[in-house]
Amino acid sequence: MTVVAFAEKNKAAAQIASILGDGEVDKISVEGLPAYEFKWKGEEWLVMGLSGHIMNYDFPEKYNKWSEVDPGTLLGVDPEKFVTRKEYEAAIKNLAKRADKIILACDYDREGENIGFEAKTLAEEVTNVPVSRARFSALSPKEVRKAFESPVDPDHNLAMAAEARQILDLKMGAAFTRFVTLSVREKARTKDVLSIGPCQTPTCGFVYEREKAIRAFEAKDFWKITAIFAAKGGEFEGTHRAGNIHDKEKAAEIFKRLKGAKEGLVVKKTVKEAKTSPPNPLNTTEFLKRASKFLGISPEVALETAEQLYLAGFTSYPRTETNKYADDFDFKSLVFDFARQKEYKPFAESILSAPIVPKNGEKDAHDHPPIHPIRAAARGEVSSAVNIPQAAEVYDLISRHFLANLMPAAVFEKTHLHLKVQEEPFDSSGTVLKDAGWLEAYPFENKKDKLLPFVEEKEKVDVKKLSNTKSKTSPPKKLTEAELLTLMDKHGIGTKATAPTHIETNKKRGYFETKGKTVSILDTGFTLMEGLSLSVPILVRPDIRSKIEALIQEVEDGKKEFEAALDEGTVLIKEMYAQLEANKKELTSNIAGTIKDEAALEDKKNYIGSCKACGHVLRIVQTDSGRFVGCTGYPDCRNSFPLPKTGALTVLRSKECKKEGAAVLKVGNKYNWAVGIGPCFKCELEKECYPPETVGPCPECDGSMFLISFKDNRFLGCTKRCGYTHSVPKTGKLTLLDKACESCGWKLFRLKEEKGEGEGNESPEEDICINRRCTEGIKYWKKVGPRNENRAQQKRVSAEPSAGPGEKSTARSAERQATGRVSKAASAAGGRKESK
DNA sequence: GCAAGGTC
Repeated sequence: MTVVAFAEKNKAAAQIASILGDGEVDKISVEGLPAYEFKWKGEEWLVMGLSGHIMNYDFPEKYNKWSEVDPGTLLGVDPEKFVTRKEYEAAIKNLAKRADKIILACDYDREGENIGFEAKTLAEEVTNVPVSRARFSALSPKEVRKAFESPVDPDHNLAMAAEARQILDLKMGAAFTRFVTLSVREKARTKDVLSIGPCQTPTCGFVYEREKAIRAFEAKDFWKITAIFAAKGGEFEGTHRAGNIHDKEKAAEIFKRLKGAKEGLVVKKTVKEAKTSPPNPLNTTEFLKRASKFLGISPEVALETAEQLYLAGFTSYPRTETNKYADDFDFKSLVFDFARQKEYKPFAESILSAPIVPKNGEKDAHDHPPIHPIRAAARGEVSSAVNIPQAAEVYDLISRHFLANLMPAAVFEKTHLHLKVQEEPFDSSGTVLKDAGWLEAYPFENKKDKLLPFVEEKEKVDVKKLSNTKSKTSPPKKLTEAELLTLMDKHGIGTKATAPTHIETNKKRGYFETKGKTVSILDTGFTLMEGLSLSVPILVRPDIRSKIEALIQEVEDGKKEFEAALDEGTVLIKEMYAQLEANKKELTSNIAGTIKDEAALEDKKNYIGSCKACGHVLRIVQTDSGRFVGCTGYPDCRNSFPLPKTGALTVLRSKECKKEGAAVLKVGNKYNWAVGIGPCFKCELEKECYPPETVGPCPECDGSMFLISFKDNRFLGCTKRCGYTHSVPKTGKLTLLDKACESCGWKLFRLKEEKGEGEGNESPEEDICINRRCTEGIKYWKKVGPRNENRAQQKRVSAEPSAGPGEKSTARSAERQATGRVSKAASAAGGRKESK
């Protein structure tokens, strides 16, 4: 007698074999795939693992050309099922031919049943031996032996429910995705696919709804009156009982009544005990949330880690909705096991010292038990068995959560003080942990004490400080990945196993992104969701999934025929498709606009900013007839601005036009041009947009010195135009540094000499003070000598090394000559730093 | 090139 069993995956097959074969297992190869041979109860056993689904649906070949098939026709076509993993088909048939009995031993859920049926279908092509089903929800020896000792009939309805889902999901996803993608491509050039699906779309919908709430939020002012009191035992804070006061006058009135208060009275003191129960047992969503919140592990990694811990026999099956332990769950022997493990010993012993009462949730989906440890293990043992860095941490979380479920509630002592200050009521409260209970085993929850000094009833306390603080109500916060998972779970979006994948799909499509633990919508996602919620609102909401799920559930429960469910589902999808078609224009124009905007934003060289008229993107447009600034909203938006005809254009991102708030372009090396206004030197606000970089205070008046450069001459001038000027090194590149001279406070210059002949390895760069009225500056000028100075000033300088009356009078004319041009051309003259 | 669901 030979029994052949198919498990969902190789690791599960190996585990089953090692349990049933009691260690005496031969690993063999069937068509190149691993299988396990052993003897159990006098029979020959062969167990092979599949690789999840080995079959899939797709449309017949001729429907695969997007451009030739109207997407709507897909809804009337029956997809075909075909084998995706040929090697498994060969192995299944090979084993089936040797079998006297076949047992399906995939995971015990809807998809597992379906995967088993894939094997069953292929096996039945070569044999007609009986096929039965082994059901186990943990790869523990007890569960597995029980399941194989009493196999049941395969559940046809359960498998067909999954089949219906596959077909409906494909029809809808393919038709909608092609329709939206092709429609948008009529208006904007893009290679990207805009996908739609019954799970990914509502997932994005949650992020969209939150974003809408954030955008619609209007902050309101509120006031809060607080006091700092001082008692014998120390200081503490109290809040006026009115709490957040939204009326400014009212807050001011109360605050007025408190004016001059020096003393408060403790009218009443109450001390209460409060209990916090342990959290519910872990189902998948709760586990993923806690892994993210406590361990900072992403949903995908957390699920994969739990999967590996399950396969290695450390923890139970990780995909479950149930958060209630079974009535006959054997807590005692498991806790005994933990009592032998050093890290968990104290908690386990305290649990064993009294009758065990588990904390239970209310969900029993009859799928798998809550995620719990199968056996106690040390961290080192876990990390060497499971090759994922976070494995030990995740095991520890699961184990501690399990132990916490069996421990008593935590007890807090809450103290509340009711105070009066000039008849105005204040409250103050504190919390102290009296009995840690389950928190002892659960260090992830950080319940900090809020201490109050010891204060007695009727005690008088000093008022140290009173404040009336204005605050603003804060907008809703962005969703966290954990919250998103909660929403998905609550609305039945995806399975426990795929929820993380749907989040990833949306990221891949550019619909939203995650920064740290928070999720933010992107423009494409926002406009797509907006378009969909106007045309097919049901798609953006979780309703779409629940409608299909309800149909499938009826198939699973045997209340509806498979074909009937398919027909009904297809009608539903056709209705939505009609709505999509009817709203094609509204749906696609905004998305197309966003795609064009994104392309324009990417084009850093030409991107200018956003259009005040329509909100789309302004960018430089080059045509055969010239160039201008135009809007990506064209032709709906005709906003445009002229540009100078010649000269290379550079967008100055660090400069903002103070007049119109528009972008500023640099034209060649000559001048600047504010978009929408024209050349900056014609604008009276030029000085404000381009404040001169000052070197230091003017020694003659209360102005500041700044660098004025011309093509063949440069010097420092005074912002107040008092006439004082100062020479600078004649040659070399001068850069004003943010570093001040320690002696006089003027900013230092970095002087980079152009490479002179035969200067060898001498450093060409130095930081210098050039102030002639400063000891440092004097040193510099002495060193370089008069020859290095500007020609125009050389005469004066040689006669008068430090500044004097002579310099002043001559300088005035130079400055007068300069200022006329400086205001118009200084920026062009290279005297100021421009950032690119 | 489309979905969601398994798993590697």
